[in-house]
Amino acid sequence: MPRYWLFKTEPHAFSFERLKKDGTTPWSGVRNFQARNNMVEMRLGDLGLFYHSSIAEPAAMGICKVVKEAYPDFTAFEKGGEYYDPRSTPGKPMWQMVDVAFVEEFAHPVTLARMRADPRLVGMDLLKKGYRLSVQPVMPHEWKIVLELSK
DNA sequence: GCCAACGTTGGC
DNA sequence: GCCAACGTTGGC
Repeated sequence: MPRYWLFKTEPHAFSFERLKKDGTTPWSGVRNFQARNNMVEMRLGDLGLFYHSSIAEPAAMGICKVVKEAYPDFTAFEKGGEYYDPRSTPGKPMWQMVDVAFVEEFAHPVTLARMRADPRLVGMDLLKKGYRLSVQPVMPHEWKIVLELSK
């Protein structure tokens, strides 16, 4: 049984269209411990909702899957880079990432408003006030409902 | 652009 | 180890 996750991104930084085009990408740049820990828990074949945030209509755009389990986030080693963190070294990496691959684009993106409007999704992390994690777990029943809303 | 919420940092 | 200050996130 795969587990389910949600990957949040600002589309101008990295969009679902880009994943569709590239096929796969390292989910680099996560600098939050809880989000990192979630990635460490991921296993090959786990599935994720790909979510666009910080835009007029935030929405889950489609599905991706984990194709490489957690390994050190090399962007933390890149001096001068946007994601450089001197506390993380190749010998003792602090930050991890997984690789995700494009699986499916939703016929209808499931907007944040649409999810909020569905009473069955009331406990979903994404909808909780102040919950900002960029990598979140998604419960199987929530996954099923979001897919249903995307049809 | 505002601002609530929350994680992180650092002084003590 | 507490907690105030600070920075970031992200919906609106």
